[in-house]
Amino acid sequence: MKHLVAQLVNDALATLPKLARAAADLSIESTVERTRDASHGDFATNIAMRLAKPARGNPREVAASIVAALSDSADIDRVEIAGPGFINFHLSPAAFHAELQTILLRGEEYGRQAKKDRPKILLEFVSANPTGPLHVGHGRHASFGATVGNLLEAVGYPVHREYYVNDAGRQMDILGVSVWLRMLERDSIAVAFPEGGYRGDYIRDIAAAINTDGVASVSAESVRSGLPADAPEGDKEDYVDALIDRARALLGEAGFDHVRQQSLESIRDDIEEDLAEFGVTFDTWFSEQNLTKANRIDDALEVLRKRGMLYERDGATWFPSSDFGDEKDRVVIRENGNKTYFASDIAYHFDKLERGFDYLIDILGADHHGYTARVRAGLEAMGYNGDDLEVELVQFVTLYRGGKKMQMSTRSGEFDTLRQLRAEVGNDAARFYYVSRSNDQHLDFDLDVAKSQSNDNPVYYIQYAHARIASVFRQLAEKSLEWDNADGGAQLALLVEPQEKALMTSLSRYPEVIELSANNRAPQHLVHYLRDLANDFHTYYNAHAFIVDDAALRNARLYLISATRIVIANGLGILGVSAPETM
RNA sequence: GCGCCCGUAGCUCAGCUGGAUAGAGUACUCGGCUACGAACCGAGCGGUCGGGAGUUCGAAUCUCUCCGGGCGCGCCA
Repeated sequence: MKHLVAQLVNDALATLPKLARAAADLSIESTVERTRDASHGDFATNIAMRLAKPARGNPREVAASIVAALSDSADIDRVEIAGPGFINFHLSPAAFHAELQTILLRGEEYGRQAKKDRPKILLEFVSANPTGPLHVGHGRHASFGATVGNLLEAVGYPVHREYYVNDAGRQMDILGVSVWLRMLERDSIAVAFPEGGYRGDYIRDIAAAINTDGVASVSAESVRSGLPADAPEGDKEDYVDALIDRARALLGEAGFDHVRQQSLESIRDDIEEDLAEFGVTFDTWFSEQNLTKANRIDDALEVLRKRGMLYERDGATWFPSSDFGDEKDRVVIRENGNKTYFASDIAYHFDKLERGFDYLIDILGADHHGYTARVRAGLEAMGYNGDDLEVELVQFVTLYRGGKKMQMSTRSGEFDTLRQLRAEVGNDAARFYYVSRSNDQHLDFDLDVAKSQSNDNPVYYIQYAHARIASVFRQLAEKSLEWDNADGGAQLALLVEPQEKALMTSLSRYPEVIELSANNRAPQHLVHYLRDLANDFHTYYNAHAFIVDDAALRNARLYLISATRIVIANGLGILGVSAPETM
């Protein structure tokens, strides 16, 4: 509907060479916006004020010349110049009726744009370390990422969702050793559990379920002898490392790997199931281990080396990221020969582009903000465009229970899981609440409030509107009446009440809201829109009966609320929230 | 010290590329079911948009500066 107005303005400008020149590098569509106040019409453009200076005119005169050049349209009732030079457009009822018909015609597809071939987007999100169950912070990443993916698809982009499984490195050894110690504990071999180990109860569950074939039995003495002290007397990292060495020595590399991989798979499966139950799925689970096995890190480093982008210093290999805007250079291969996490990161992003994706979006925790510049530097040094990587940071979630802030540390085992949260507040409320705030805003999640006031949650308000509409149609059937859809579509001129006009206006905004939310990676716009739309519907519901004796009016009103049902269902679908028929 | 994010009503937050009298929810005060679902609707109360300066027709929005809060600055992952 918006570009209907933009098109008219564009056509008018085409007949005014002087203004057209001044507007050459201006997107007309971007000057057209919905009015906040109905007395200003339906749409307004500030183009006259923006052209006044380059065209050396005064805004109101520029506006007058544009208005004079506008061609007549059945969609426009009235155009006026207001304030400092706004051009206000009052659309005709017919324009809104046509939009309603489009909604009914397109149904689930309403608000979705035609599929584009490019750019192919790789959307990476959650990517929590597979060392424990997801906690409430990950829930925000999951909801935000899934919704952004849905939005991007709705505006036509091909989207590939990926979870990067950080299943390599020392943290996997710590996981393996934590499980091993719990296994020994079951065999009554008590070893002081490391401060630096994973302490959660889930480790015991994994230990209890593990397949012990090929895992050597060991004596208590052989495990305990000669271990250094753990913190606080000793160093907790030294103690964990000693335990890892001991596990390797006693179980053999294959035996330890057996424990480690089973632990990893158990946790990874749990995460996948948890997310699937939350309505969040991925196209690929990309394993860091495979990155190493396929020599992708070496491949990436080789590209850098060939381009002269590596140098040696202090026995380590460095990447001059400061040449690309990073604050300092970064090590990629340590003095001990091990590759750094940064090396695998640039290799991973290199691999994404090599797989044929045009545009990469990473959704990361706020603590990763320093990381963007380095990875971009890596991509540029390899000859790619750093701007093809977009990083969206999600601020932290602070969980409150009983008015107290909860600590969320995986290693300490004191955390609240996404599973617990979902069980307490429900998937719909959780999905909705997580994206109702801007991602760069800290989120306070008070579990007690979410539980006790769940009926006051806006998500129910919106779902209720949907269920109410479904209920109206059930009532219609009970009264042995039928909705004549075609007649309703032909009788839309009967919808003259202010609540009907307001509802039609809100409905027609939907495609614009989807586009805005997608372009800004801002699901909260959709959330607020749906809340407003539901309010328009509830107001209408309270003001007028739909099932009236006058068949023509009844058909028209049912047509309008059918359109409302479609838009609410489509919007909730993008948020990953159900649209119930009854509540 | 440097960098990123944030500061809007008592509380939790919207405010789209700068636009017209700054908006919701919640709390509080009133009013509305013999009506298709009251998990609802309507009205009221409530704001120096953290402070200051600048840019311009016009600033919550952009720039600078100060104050306050969060996070990050490893040959950790």
